[in-house]
Amino acid sequence: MATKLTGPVRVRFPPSPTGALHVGGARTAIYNDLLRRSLGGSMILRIEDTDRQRSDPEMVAQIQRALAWLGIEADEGPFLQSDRVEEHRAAARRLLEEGKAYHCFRTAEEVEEKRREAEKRGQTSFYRVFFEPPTPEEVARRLEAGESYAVRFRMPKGDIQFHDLVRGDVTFAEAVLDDFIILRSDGSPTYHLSVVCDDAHGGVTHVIRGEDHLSNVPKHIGLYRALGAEVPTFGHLPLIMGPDRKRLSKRTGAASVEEFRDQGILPQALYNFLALLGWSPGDDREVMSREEMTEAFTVERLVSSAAIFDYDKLRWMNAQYLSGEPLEEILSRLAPFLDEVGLADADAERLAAAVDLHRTRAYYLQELAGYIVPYFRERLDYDEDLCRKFLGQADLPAQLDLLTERFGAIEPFDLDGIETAIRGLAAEVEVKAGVLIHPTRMALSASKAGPSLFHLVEAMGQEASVRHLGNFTAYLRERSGSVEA
RNA sequence: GCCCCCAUCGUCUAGCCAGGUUAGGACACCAGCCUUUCAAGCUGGCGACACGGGUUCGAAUCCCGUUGGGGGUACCA
Repeated sequence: MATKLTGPVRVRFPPSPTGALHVGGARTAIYNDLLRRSLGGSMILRIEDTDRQRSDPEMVAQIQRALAWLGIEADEGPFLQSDRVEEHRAAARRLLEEGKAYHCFRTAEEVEEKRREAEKRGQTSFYRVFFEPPTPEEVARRLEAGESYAVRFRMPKGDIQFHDLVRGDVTFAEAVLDDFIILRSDGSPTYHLSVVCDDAHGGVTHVIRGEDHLSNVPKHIGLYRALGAEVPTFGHLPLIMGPDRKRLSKRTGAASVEEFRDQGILPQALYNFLALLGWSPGDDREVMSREEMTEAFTVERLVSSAAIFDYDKLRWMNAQYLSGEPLEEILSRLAPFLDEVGLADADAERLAAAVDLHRTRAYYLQELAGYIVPYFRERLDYDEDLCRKFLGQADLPAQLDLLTERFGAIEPFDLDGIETAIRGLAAEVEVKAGVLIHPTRMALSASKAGPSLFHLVEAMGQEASVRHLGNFTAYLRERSGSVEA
């Protein structure tokens, strides 16, 4: 089905640099990205740093890194909202001159008090019901006296109605609309003025953002009109909830992109998962490449109800990518995790073989790195509880001696040779193959679970296999001796 | 309080706009198959239209209400 929207579009992603990139923000960026890619057009990255106290310049780089990691590149920016405050002030001045805004000499405390009173009486508080705008004479007089003032926007008469891309028609009755501050008494522009100015200035055609902005739309539309700018098309995405059904936050679990990255989630998996949290292609596809998602993306398939973040499904999605992506891709994503466990310069060939063997068994890169460790460690530590069963088999050390010997003699050291050695020895000493297979797995990986043993031995290589097997046999002799004594 | 938004399995969702389906898929869970172990994979199972009124031959689908959830209500963004 063809979308009703036509490109090219101009979208934007405006994070505030007050913290790491949140997955909710990331999802908003993803839908903007998908919209831009599917319809053609461009995306602007704008850093919303109007709130100087809470803004941290460090965060800008961090947010950019997180976006780049996800594979989202803006066509323009990052622009800093604070770079254009002079333009924002000029806009406020213009509105003042045109009578579309007025000087407000009331203090915040005064207004607040009036509000509380009204609330106590069970009434809705409205600035413009309680206070009259000052007359020109009053303005002149108080300005003369050097009184400070804020600039308040005069909300135009009439209901505000608009068509939201994900919610359909939304109406705010005139009676519910109030005048609001656009320039603080310290001369700084408020968020509402700034976004509208910047979006208009940037020629933004589609504003896709979180539902927390839905009730700001009347203010923004009022401003666009007063400024003589074209009103963009809006789309408000439902928020992402945590398992507690409250807005997702770090309190209830990982909530920032970098946390997932550090846990070993692949960017492809997070992008795919987030895209599906509030959108579906309309058929049964779930694991989709960015190209497939771009191709299938339409705003009418955006879901309008809030979704709970499902960590389990993300984990599954990651496992899908872990086993499905090209090995080279996995290897390069795994590198930092190998670094962490001290395997920064492991032999590339053996590493690739080991990773390929374990990738279908891991949910996270971190976990995968853990599986690789035994391949490159000189000696392994064996857990006595896990080895209990083997410690009780008196014949085992002698059998493993024989196996170690045969492993050393296999030429070439390949799957066939390995299997023949194990099965052959088992037949000779008259035990089932499993009797040798399980302790050998323990010997090589210090774990009772893992890939098919023959493959494990092959990937481990002759030298390391013989070494681990020898060490393990010695361990068995030592422990069973001490247990008996 | 007031305003706006939302409501299908435990979770993500398809189906709704253009009423008629055994209400479909995925995650999770359970069972079986496969198997040298663990995963993966395959097969099957469990499991939902929030409630109440309408409209209609017929309602998950359309309308109204209730309940529940979310967001907003700033000289925060």
